[in-house]
Amino acid sequence: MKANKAELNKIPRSLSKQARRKQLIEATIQCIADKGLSGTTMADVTQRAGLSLGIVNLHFQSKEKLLIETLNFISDEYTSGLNKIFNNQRLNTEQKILAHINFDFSREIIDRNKLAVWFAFWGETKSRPAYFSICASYIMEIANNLTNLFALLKQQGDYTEVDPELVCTCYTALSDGLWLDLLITPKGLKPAQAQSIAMHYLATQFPNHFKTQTGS
Amino acid sequence: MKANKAELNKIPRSLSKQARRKQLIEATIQCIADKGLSGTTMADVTQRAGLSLGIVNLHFQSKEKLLIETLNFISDEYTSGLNKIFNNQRLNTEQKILAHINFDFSREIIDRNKLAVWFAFWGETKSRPAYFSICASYIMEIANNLTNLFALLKQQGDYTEVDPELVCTCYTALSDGLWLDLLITPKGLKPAQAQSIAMHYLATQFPNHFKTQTGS
DNA sequence: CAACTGAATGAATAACCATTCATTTTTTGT
DNA sequence: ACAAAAAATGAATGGTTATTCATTCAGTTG
Repeated sequence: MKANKAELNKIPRSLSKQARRKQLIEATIQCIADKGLSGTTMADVTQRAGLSLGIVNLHFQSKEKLLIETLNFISDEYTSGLNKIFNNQRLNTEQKILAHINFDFSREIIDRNKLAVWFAFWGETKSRPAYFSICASYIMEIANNLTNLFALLKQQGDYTEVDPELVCTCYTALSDGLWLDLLITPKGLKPAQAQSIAMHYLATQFPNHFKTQTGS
Repeated sequence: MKANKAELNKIPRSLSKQARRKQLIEATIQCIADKGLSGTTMADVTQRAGLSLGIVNLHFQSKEKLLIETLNFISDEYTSGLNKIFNNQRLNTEQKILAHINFDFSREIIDRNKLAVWFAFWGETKSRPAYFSICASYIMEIANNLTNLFALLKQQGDYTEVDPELVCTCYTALSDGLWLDLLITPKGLKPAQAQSIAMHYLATQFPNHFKTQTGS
């Protein structure tokens, strides 16, 4: 017990370090949502976190690294949620696709603060290779998994006309576009409506498995 | 002839002012595409335009106003292109919808520099009311026109199951999402592919009018 | 051509902001 | 309880950048 106390004691320290980093990343998300990527300063972030000005450089070395970790944070959150679904042995193909859509429009994902962060980074992707490579890798991973699911459903449901890759690209684009609607909402689109629009598309491809809800 | 010379001479001066403004806006588009919204400085913009540092404040008063005029410029270009189609008496409903899609994925619109500008502003929309109100107004205008076209085609083609408003929202979101793909392209999506994906969706709604291309 | 007008210039200014680091506070180990 | 280590602080620094404005330049008029 005493022998490895030094080791054990390192755990709370490193946990606390992780917690501090997360706290700062969450403050960054709030700031980006409130003031935009170009408008968030170190002073904003640290004030919002209730900490002192120097703390970001202590934990992240630089503002740029904080921003990169913020992008990593939201994309990890998203991909790990989806991977849990893909790897869930208890769900069949149809259920996995349904769970995927539910997740895409779940409260934790389409929180407007986080949507603002997604679009803030996407808007800078062309000019920042570091942002691009993070985006490229999660996009590829998700597309592969989702295409596989559509291919399986095609096989299982005898949908000879369906092109799984096309459906994957189309669904993904649709989902991204609906996220934009949810962020900007001049028409006041609601999450549940967005989700039913995504379902409406899948129903056109797999009519025996998915049904568009009746009524508006 | 001599009487209105003073008036006539004012035209080239004011034209030249317009031209200078356009020149600066175009330089701004390039800069945003190259360095991002947060990375573009007055020095960048004026250098790119081949003019002197003070020129932006002379013509636009401030950087913020230059950015707003840049957003106005690309959204005017987009909406005026679409309005030409909507108001073209020689096209029937089906042809107008086709022309709309062609326009959405035409060279002048899906130029990657301009896509970068769209997404740069969308990313800041939540925190900047000035950007938001510009986006909201063109979104509403286009949605109204497009919904009307879909409603007409529903009527003319006896598509009893089609919900024009839903199809409009879905098509618009899909188109925005495909723009994102074209901007980020880890998979190297090509404009023609993006367009045929948009067609593929419309074919599900109006199968007698639009056909998905065969082959990959 | 000389006087006038307005556009354009860019050095100087002033504001802003990321980063540093000497100092203080808190935690840990004995 | 005490020393040593780690974490946190925030005033000071230095680099960057929007904006200003006295001056230059180009075009027009009488």
